[in-house]
Amino acid sequence: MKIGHAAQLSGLTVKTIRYYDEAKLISPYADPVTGYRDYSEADIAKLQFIGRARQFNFSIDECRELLDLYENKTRPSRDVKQLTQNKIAEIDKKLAELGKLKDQLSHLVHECSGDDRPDCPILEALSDE
Amino acid sequence: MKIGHAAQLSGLTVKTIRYYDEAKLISPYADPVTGYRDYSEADIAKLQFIGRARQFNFSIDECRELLDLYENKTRPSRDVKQLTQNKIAEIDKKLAELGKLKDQLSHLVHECSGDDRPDCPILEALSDE
DNA sequence: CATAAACTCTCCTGTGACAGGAGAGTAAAG
DNA sequence: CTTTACTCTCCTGTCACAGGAGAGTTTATG
Repeated sequence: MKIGHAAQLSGLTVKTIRYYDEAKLISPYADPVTGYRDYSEADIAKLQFIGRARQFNFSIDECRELLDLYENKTRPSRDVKQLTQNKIAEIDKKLAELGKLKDQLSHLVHECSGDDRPDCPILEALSDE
Repeated sequence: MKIGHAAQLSGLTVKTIRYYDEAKLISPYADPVTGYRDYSEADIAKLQFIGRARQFNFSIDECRELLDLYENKTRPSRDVKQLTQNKIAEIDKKLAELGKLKDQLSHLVHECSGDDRPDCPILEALSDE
């Protein structure tokens, strides 16, 4: 099937699918005359797989790894688990940083009158610290 | 003072400071002969100000706004507060998304044996859903 | 069956906030 | 005076695409 149909079925955009081709994640058969890409059912499944992995914050490189594991029926689940745990650790780090950031900003906002007067502890904090 | 010194005092890199010049955040006097940038004490203060604002996840455009407010002694603190509250709302959204993501991944990791066997609920989740 | 609409292709540019490096000129130290 | 350290601009790369130009292809309609 052609790329537009593949896009509908996978929930990705045509642009994104072409990008995945260029990135060598999923390179379908291309008609030698027209250059039109032709996606199989199996390709659609892989596109959906990648779409979900991307929603889970896996990078393109990590998707490539996952796809390898996905296609290799004998791989140990240990590898997939490791990849996922690394990702969770990354998320934890971001959560901690964002949380701290929010606390600091919230603290400042509470101290700022937010009216017509120019006195503002937020700018003071950015200046002094 | 020259850019290397400004970098040391502000805690930013030379590259970053040149970028801020190009982005018209802080454009110092430039020697017409050598082209060397010359930073004043006030410029250093502004660089530090921006450095902190960046740590607080303010974008370059928002830094520009904050810098305007910072230099305008008569601006109402309401404006600064609004800007900061918008940023907090953004952070909240990201926190929620990341938290949900983590929960889903953690759930999958717990169900994955992580051994030599190929059965893996993580890949199954990415395939089926 | 001719034309119009819809789809596809590649190639180029832009995004945000810089980092890295080339090549050339300038300043400070020995 | 030479070496070293700094500075400059300009170009490329990062990540994961989006947007658009211009050209070719397929499908639908009159």
